[in-house]
Amino acid sequence: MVDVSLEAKQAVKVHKALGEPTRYKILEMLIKESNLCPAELENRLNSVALSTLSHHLKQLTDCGLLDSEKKGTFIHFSINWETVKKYVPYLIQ
Amino acid sequence: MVDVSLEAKQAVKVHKALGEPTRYKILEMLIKESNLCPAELENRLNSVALSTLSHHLKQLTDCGLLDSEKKGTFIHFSINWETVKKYVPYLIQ
DNA sequence: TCAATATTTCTATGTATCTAGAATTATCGA
DNA sequence: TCGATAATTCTAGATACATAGAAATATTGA
Repeated sequence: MVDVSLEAKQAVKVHKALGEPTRYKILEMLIKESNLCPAELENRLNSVALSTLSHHLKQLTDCGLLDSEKKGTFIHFSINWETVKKYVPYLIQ
Repeated sequence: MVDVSLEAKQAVKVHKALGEPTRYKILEMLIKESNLCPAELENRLNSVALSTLSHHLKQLTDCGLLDSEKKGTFIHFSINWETVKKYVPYLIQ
């Protein structure tokens, strides 16, 4: 396995996260409308189980593209604009 | 499977290509130095077989990140700056 | 305390992907 | 034409990943 710098590791992680249609769509949706919760995303994304969605949200959060905040039993997901601005600027212009 | 727009399909393809350490490194190398051939890349990337490299170069080319040009038995790979500028601008600034 | 709701984690399974050796194709120079 | 070199394609195996159902966790309100 080829070794890359620490900074490149983050970049590869971001690209891997977005190299999957469902996760890419989630990012698009949250750019348009902030603070959606998993159940609401499940509602809008047809035919994706909640457990699958949770797995995708974890990856998007782990690579720094999303933030989340607990509101009671709900969790609101939102865009980390700094990361998006750096790695996916074409989506917000 | 979630469906995305035609433009998003290209973006997902680019991200998937770069979501792998070896391919990411190849792009970095070609940004620094243009017109490298597979054998030369194999030389610089330790422990990657030529057949594997060829497979990676195909993906990077298919998504539009790389161009290639035959020079006799050699093939020179180079950056498609338009695609890189759009999808990976942080690498060239 | 307990039921209900929201979400995550666990587990298993099918599919995709990375990998490299072997075979194939293509081009050049002798 | 033939051997040598460069690169790709074929093939197979091992690993990673997406997926969803079931179980577990957490919070709220009654």
